[in-house]
Amino acid sequence: MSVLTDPKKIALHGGKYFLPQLSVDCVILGFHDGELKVLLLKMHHSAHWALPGGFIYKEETVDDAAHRVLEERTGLKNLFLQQFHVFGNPARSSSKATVEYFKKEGIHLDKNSWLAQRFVTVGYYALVDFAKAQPHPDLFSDACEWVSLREAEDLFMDHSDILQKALETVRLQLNYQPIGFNLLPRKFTMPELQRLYETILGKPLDRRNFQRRMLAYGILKKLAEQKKGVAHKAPFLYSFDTQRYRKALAAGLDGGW
Amino acid sequence: MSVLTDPKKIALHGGKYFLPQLSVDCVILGFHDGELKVLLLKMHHSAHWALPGGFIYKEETVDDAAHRVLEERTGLKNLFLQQFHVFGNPARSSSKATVEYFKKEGIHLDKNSWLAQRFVTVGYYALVDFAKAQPHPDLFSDACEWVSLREAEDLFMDHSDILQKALETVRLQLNYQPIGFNLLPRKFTMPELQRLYETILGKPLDRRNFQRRMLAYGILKKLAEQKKGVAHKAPFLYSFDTQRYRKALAAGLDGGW
DNA sequence: GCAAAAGTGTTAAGTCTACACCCATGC
DNA sequence: GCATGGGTGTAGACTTAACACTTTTGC
Repeated sequence: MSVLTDPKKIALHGGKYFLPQLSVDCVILGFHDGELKVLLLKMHHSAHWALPGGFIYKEETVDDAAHRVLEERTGLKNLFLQQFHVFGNPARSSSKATVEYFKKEGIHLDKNSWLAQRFVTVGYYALVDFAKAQPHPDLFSDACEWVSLREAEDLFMDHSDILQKALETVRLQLNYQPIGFNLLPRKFTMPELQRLYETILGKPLDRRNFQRRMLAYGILKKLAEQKKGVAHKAPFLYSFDTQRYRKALAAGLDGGW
Repeated sequence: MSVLTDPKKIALHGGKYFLPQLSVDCVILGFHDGELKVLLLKMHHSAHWALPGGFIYKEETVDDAAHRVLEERTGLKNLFLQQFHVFGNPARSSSKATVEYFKKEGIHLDKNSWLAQRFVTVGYYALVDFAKAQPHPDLFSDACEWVSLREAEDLFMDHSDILQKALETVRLQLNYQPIGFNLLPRKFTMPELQRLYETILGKPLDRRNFQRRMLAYGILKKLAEQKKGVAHKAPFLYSFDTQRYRKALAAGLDGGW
């Protein structure tokens, strides 16, 4: 598949390559400095941050399009990436705003242009290892950066709603599926994992009960190593067993009854 | 909004009215005779059953389109209807098959027709009161009927996948949200509710524990009445408190941590 | 009166919560 | 040696699961 790399070509001729009026937007979450961060783009000529998004090639799977966006923005592939909601209100995009935006880019868009139409977007969320991601802006943005959730307000278009819905979904998911591990490096300590959970859930958890619960999932491997160069008692390192993890993800489906 | 009622007009000129390459499909579930049933359409000129679906008007919300489909097929509105997945594989629809289908309808579709394109579909599921629904076929089907899940095999296109995914979602949802009530009439007995849960989950439940659990949700009202004209001991009737029910749906979001 | 279905309560097992003590490290 | 953070264990509260007896009704 030939990837379009010229903004002008995309704006004027994207209609030839992409599915019309459908896009994907990705809420890419990372964890750093005890905070949840979301990867956002600083759009050209705009004070707003936006979620990384993209269009779907005519012969491409919608999921593949989301994976492509994720890879283009972070360099990461084959990650935990999940669709969570479709945003299908015609008022979410504005033809006028789009035309104006491209005018500032020096591109004249006709109001009948493929880009000036209403877009329905499929929201995806990804949980990624902050340290491994290498943020790259796209063709319509000046910067691609991790923004802490507290500061991620007043986003472009309805992206704040999309972000909120993603967070809601992640918190819910956390209740019955051990998805949190995706946010940590390969080796991590139990306290690190706990910080992460506390951050996502927004409340403190009991150290000992937390540990028991995590180990009960049966997907952690305690390594012989301990964290080095750290003040106080050195915590053990854990990694997680991808094999078992996949099973747990699938089995997560039946809890409760 | 003017609704299109002529199949030929839809086929040939639908492109003027609908969002391109995007559709909704509804998995409408009902409960009758101790069985889960799904509302399906018997397509013209086809041995396959299909899920009720439809297109989205250019100025219509995707959710509204799904509600419209639900209402058109069942006469019911304002029901529990939820999007659960986007099916976005380009191979899910076949241009050739579409052209052939319409040929049998006596309509010549160009392979460039809006209908002969790849479609991405948003899957919705609804849980409805079997007795209240009045099935109406659409313009492209001979019949609209409740089909028991056991018999709902080998559906049109990828509709079997969509149905499977819906069932998976419902079973999962049942774990943390009391959604089952939507399938029963306004007044129902505890044993009826239990049959329903057993059917959805595919396994027997303990009568006494089940009752406790349901009452613990705090959304049932025990009525003074008892079921009449029934063999053996008459069970009490219950109805559910829509007010509290909505709260419980919202609160369901935080279970676990 | 008997079979079938429904109402209700109790006990034991298991899980979760809260909490305390000991250990290792850096200063 | 003391402050800080991490490792581990346990008793009590609570929840869930298993189970039995009684009541009502139609035949």
